[in-house]
This record gives sequence, C-alpha cells and structure tokens, in this order.
Amino acid sequence: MSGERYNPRESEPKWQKTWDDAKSFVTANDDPRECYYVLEMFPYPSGRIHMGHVRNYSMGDVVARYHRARGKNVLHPMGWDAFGLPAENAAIERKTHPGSWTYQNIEAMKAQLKSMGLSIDWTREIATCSPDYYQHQQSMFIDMLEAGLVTRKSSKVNWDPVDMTVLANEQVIDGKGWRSGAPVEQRELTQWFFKISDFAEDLLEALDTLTEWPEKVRTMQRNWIGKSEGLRLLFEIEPSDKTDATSIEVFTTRPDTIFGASFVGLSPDHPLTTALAASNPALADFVVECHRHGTATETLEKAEKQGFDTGLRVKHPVIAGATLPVYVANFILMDYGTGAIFGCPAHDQRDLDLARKYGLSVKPVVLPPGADAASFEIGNEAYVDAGNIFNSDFLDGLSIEDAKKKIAEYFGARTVDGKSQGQVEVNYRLRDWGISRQRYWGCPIPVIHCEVCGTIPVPKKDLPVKLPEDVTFDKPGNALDHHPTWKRVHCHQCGSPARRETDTMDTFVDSSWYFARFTAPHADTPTVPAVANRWLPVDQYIGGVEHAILHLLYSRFFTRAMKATGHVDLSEPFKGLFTQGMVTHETYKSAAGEWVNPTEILIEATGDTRTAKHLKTGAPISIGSVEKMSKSKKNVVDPDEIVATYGADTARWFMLSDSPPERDVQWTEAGVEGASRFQQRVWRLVNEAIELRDRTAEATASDEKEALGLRRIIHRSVHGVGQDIEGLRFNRAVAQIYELTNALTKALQGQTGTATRAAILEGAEKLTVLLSPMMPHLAESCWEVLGKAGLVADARWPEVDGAMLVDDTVTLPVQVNGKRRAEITVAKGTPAPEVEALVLSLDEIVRILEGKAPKKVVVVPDRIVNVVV
RNA sequence: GCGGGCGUGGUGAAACUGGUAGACACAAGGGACUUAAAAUCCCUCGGCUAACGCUGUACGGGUUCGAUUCCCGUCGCCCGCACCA
Repeated sequence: MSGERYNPRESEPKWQKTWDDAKSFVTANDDPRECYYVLEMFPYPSGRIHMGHVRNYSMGDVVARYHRARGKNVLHPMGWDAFGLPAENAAIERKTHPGSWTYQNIEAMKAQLKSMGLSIDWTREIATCSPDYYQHQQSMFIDMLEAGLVTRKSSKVNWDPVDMTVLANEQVIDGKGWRSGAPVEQRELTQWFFKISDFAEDLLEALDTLTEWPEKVRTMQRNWIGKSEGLRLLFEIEPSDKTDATSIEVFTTRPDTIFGASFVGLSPDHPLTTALAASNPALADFVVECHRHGTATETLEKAEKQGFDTGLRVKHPVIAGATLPVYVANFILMDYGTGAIFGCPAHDQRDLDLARKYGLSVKPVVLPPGADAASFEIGNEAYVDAGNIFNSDFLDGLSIEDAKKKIAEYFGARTVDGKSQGQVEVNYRLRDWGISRQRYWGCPIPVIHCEVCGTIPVPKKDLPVKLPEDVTFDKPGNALDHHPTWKRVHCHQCGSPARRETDTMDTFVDSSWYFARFTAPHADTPTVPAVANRWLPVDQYIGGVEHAILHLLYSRFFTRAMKATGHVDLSEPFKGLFTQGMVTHETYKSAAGEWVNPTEILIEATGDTRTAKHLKTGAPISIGSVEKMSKSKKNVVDPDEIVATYGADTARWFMLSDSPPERDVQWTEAGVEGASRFQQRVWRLVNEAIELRDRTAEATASDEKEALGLRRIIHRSVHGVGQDIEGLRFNRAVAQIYELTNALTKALQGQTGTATRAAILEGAEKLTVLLSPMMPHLAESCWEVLGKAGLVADARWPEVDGAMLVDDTVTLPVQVNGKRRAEITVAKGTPAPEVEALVLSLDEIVRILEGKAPKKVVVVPDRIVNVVV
C-alpha cells in the first residue's frame, strides 16, 4: 500500500459518488442546529468553467466544509444566472433556441463543477431562465408595483446600438456599453423603473452596519450613491420679451459663495433652454453642438468649457440693484440637481474657466488662512479649500459652514413667486433603476397595455407569463416584439384588445434575489418567509470585486423591496462579503505578434533564464507580461485539463496557496506541480504512519519529551488552521499545514518510542481532518487508510487541548540597543527583575558591556529584553 | 482631479494590538541513492565580507529602549469614480 502513489483519477470520482449516494451535502431546513449560509456568486452558463470559478468555488467550499465540521447546519447551494444576451447571440449564430443552448451549457458546467468535488446541495439547484424561477420574480414585480416601488416613465436612456437595448447608468462604463463596448447613445423611451432612489439614504446609512464587507466596496457604493447637501435657490428673471418665465431654480452646495456669483448657468437640456432655442437658431445650434460632444467624446473632462449668452438677466439675490447674465453651458448636467447652477468663478474651477473665456467677473469671497484680504486674487486656479468668508456683507468673517447655515436661513425667510427662495435639500447621484430591456431572453414583465384600462398587471393566477418557444432571430432587435401572436391578448378586466409588454427585465433583477430563493427553492411562493428569515442574511458571500456596485447594490435594494412586500424580514442580504482576486498567467507571443496558448509551447530553463519555443514548429516564442486569464490573450488554462492531469484536489490546493485570496494569483506550471507533490507527500506520510501500529516500540528516555513537543505542534496547527479559515486567510492555513506535515515527516524518520509513535498517529489523523476542507478527496482516502469509521466529510473538527497551546518555558530574544545579540530561555511568567539579572550574567552580554553598567534594561515579560548601553 | 489600496529576497509571500524581518512555498545551486532517468532524501539560498561583523522591508525625516508596523514629506504602482454645482 505505502509503495503506491496516490491516484486522484481513480479516487476522486469514487468519493464523489460516495458523497452523492450518502446525500452528504443535502441540507434540511428543519435541522435544529445553528445555521450557516455560505454562497459564491452563481455563474453565467457560458459552457465552460474557468480558473476564476475554480478559485471562487474552492474558497467557498473550504468555508462550507469547515463550518460543517464545526457542527453547523450549512447551506451551500449552486445555480445559474441563465438569462442574458449571449444565448441570443448563440441562437443567431447556430440557429438554435437560446433555451436549448443555455441548458446544454448548464449540463456541461455542472459536470465540471461536480468534478471539483464541491460540497454543494444540488437538490436546490435553480436556473433563472426557468419559469419555476421567473414566475416568482413576476409575482414579486406585481407586489412591488402595487406597493409603489415600480414606476413607468419616459426618460432619456442609454441605448446600446450593438446590443440594441437599454442600459442602466451603472452599466455604462466610460461612455460605452458594459457588455458590447459600443459607444452609448441617448434616446427617449418609456421604461420600467425600480425606485431604488427612494432608498438612497437607507442604502447609504446601512453601509456602516456592514462591518464584514471590504472597506473598498463600501466606499465605492458610498461614492455611487453620491449624497450631497445643498440649497435650492430661486433667481428672479428680469422682465424680457424672450420668455414668460419669471424665475430660475438652481441647486448649489456652496450657497456661502453667493456674493461671488457672476452668472447663472443652464443645462443645454433645461426646459428654459429648449424654450429659448425655439426662437433663437444660434442657441439651437449650440445645443446640438453640446449633444454631439456630450455622447461622442469620451474625454468629457478635457472638452473645453463653452457657454452661450441667452441675453436674459436675473436679479442678484443678495446685492441690491445688481443683475447677472444667464448662460447655457455645456458642462451642466440636466439630471443632477435642477439642471441649473449659479456660477462663482473664484471658487469653482469650471465656473472660472467659463468666466475667463467670456470675461465675466471673478470676485473672491473665501479668504485662505493667512492670506491678505486686500491683495488676494484668483489666478487660473479656483480656490476650493477652507477659509473665512469676506467681500460678503453680512457673511463676512464666518467659516464656510457657518455661512452656509446663515445664508440658508436668510433665503428661507424670503419668497420669490410666492415660494420660499431657498430650501435646504439633499441630492443623490443615484438614479432609479431602469430595468426594461428590449430582448427576448429575459424575464417577461408581467403587464398588459389595454386600450381601455391602460397599463395593468397580469393577475397572479395567470402567472407565469411564459416566453414563447417559437421565436426567430432573423431580424435585429426584440424577438419577443417580432413574434406574430404572443403580444396580442384580451384585457382580463374588460375584454378589449390589449398588448403584452414586450420588454423583459434586466438580468440583474434575476440575481437580486436568488440567494433568498435557495432557502426554499421548490416553494410555490417566491420565498417561505420563516425559512428565508432563518437562513438569511448570507453569512459569507464570495465573488469578484467587479460586482461591487451593480449586483451588490441592486441586491441590497431588492431585499428591502422584498421586505416591504412581506417576502423577507430583513434589509441586508449579505452579512459577510469577500471579494477574491483574479487568476493570472504569463502571456506568450509568436514572432509574428500573435498570442499563443501555454499548451502549445515548451519552456526551457537554464539557470535563471527561461526561453520558450513552439511545441510543434520549434519557432521561438517571447514570454510576455502576466495578465488576467482571457481568451483574447490566449493565456487561459482549462480546469478540465488540470483536473484530468493532476486531480481536483491539486487544483484546489494550488488556488488556495501562496497568494492572499483577495489578491491576484498567478497560475504557474511549477506551482501546480508543487501542489501535486504535496498531495503525494501526505499520502506517503499517512501510509508510513499507519505501519507504526504494527511494529514494536522501544522505550527511550527522550520519548515522552519528544512526543509532547510534537503534540504541541499538532494542537497549535489545529487551532491556527481553524483561525485562518475563519478569517479567510487560506494561504496562511496552507502554510501551517505544510509546517505540520514537515514536523510529522521529520518525527517519522527518527521515531523509536511508544509515545512518539502515538503522537505521530494522532498527528496523521488530525492532519487528515485539517486537510479535508481543501483536499477533500485525498482526505477521504487517508481517512480510510487510517481505519476511521465513516467519512471525513462528516468528521468533527478536532478539539484543541488548550494546555498544548501554552508552553511552560519561553525563549526571549536579547537585544542590545535594539539589535539581537543573544537569547535566553526562562520559565513562562518569570518576573522582570529576575530576567534582567539572568540577562546581565550572559557571557555574550558581559562581553559587550565590557564591565560598564547598562543605561537601562527594558524587559517585556515573555516577549523581549533590550539592554541599552 | 477626487477617493481607496499597495510598495518586504530571483519569485508568490509571512510577521497577532510597535518586540528575533523573510515563516511556508516556488525557482536556483550543490550532494546522496541509481547503469541511467524519474521519484525521493539531505544541504545552501537578501546584500557586502575569507571571517568577526556590517547592512537591509520604495526613498528622506520624526516619535520610541525598540518601527515592515505609528506620524510627516517625496517617488512609484494598482483599483474605483470622474464636468454631480
């Protein structure tokens, strides 16, 4: 037995079947033990898993198996984020149905995930494209519609001309569609929206309660919500024949600078601009010009500030008799605040750029600390920092904060057009979540448009509104809309002809509640609240940081909306969040500059230099930088091949070793081989250890002491590995397991006594359990060899003997002036004066002191000694 | 520009609340076993030095008996947001 190498190809499928047959990972909702819910972000069924999945699911599986070993009732499900555009694209390319393509991919990926030996409860598997799932989403949509959490409104939307669909603001990155990469256009469409902005304040404030989330993600969400407090302020328009409007409302966060105002600015999309442009062709041209730049130019920041003088003037609200010009300016956004501002060039860079260009006045009203009020001037840079107000009549001398308060009170007490002139207001950058998508492969929005009754929800008894099967994709655009009959219905209320809504929901809706559905995946209601409330929030959620805003913010909103409609009784879906790093690999290029896959090349190393050549042609290949694995750079490694060659345990182990999980990890051939070697080492160790049982032992004097030392290491490892797994420091857990293995291997070589042999056997057994969350198949094989009953998958995490963690002696480093010169071993807790005396009698210290008395001796008991001379 | 993070050997990295810098692994070099290879085992491995030693955690200062860790400044890299009034 011991001579045989461990063969993962035989053993891994065997144990996977054993777990399946024993239903080892099926979780019962009525299990009374403490619950623990661990979830990895579910995958899009692209057809193949990649190394990023291997890393993600390995981490989740370690957490799941560890907590199961700690005696908890663990929920660890898996499903498929199965709606979305790639299926439609595949349908066009291959003339198949998006559904059949998707389900084939699911089968293929499921087989791959199963080969990884994950402790997943597959009885809870869900696919969001199944009516079993999306009917509940439709049902909740209706609940939310009735609760006033959904609206339909006409708005300017981001239109992706390649995917021919609408995108949410969050899905536009650098002016391009997040998926297609095409420059996004602006269009006016009637859309369905979730009223996420109603929850802006709550979503912002609750971030503080998410203490187990990375600070980075919380910051990103905070910025995205973008809260700003300011003042809505009315400017009176001087009577003019150009307009009937009597006032302009602006939003400002700097009302303290009102005395420095030199113009009022309007967005090119402001209603007043539109009205003025109707009778002013030059202004109309200017607006068109702004739009051209607004969408086509990516580098908005570099675009020059431009303005157009409308000829209107407004009364200066605090300087009697003064008036200000009204400009339309290209940098003012319609969808923030009121779409109008007042410009204070001295203290805002954009305003300053505009003022310099058109010769408007620049009057400083905030004096930097230490500056001289008489001589202070603004050059080409606006002053935006702290200071005291000056040049501002009744605000003079106040701090910015105090001036803001005072001026708000001042305007609050005055009226323009019968309204309060100034109102304190909080603004958010977060917009409502537009969910209409003009696509077939998504969850149908369950409403109809009746000629008589208007837009009304489909009755719940008629759900699901199923997607038609017989669709064609020969025309661009929405196949659902093109379907000859699907959308034609009769109103369930009045019987009049009606039209089904042909928009489907953004796929981010699907992923906003799947974690709740997993708690009762077969229920005939969206959730079973009592069950969901018991499992949720997810204790540990693990996934990529690329979802820091979109998915995580939507899920937080949706959970609140589900709470408002009685489907769950909590607000925050994810208690602990962990964002893992990417998997990277070296890149390779041929002389012709084409990317080459790692499997096609041969690397030769001589000393420290590595060269590569093509496996077949022998042509030289240049080794490039380390990049995220991607198809385009061909630096991908296929998990299937790795599992076939080395086994799943090796792949899992390597993905957990070396790099901290939140950082990127580099996939290397040498690294995998190291992991594979370790697998064999453990196998050999366990097999050799077991032979000790059959041999007679000799008694030696040092035996007891050696055994105790070994047992200390064993217990420290059990303790440390557990701590590291709980803290998700998998790389350190791995390092500790290496140390334990090294110690046991060494002990095995020299052992002679009974006690040491017993300790080695104890170590082999505990090592097996420590290993089981990471290399579960190997651990089962070792468990079997050790002759233990049952499965290690069901074994309890070893108890730590607290006495083994504390040593009764301690070795203190002895420093002289902060440099280590000697060490001294004393009983733990030896008082400082005693230690000092011992240290001063050390040969090394006596030699260095040369008879002189030390200036000072610092003794930190059980830690360190520092002699200062 | 704003916000956040990071900078430690040839490489990935450890170092708990300020207390022996480089655990653990990879790579490299040397040796043992072998007809040979693979596998395995042993040794070396931050820099300078023959050695005693000296020096070293991006760089420059500071606090401290003692700093990878705390503070100030500089440089570099990464990520997010970006005309948000």
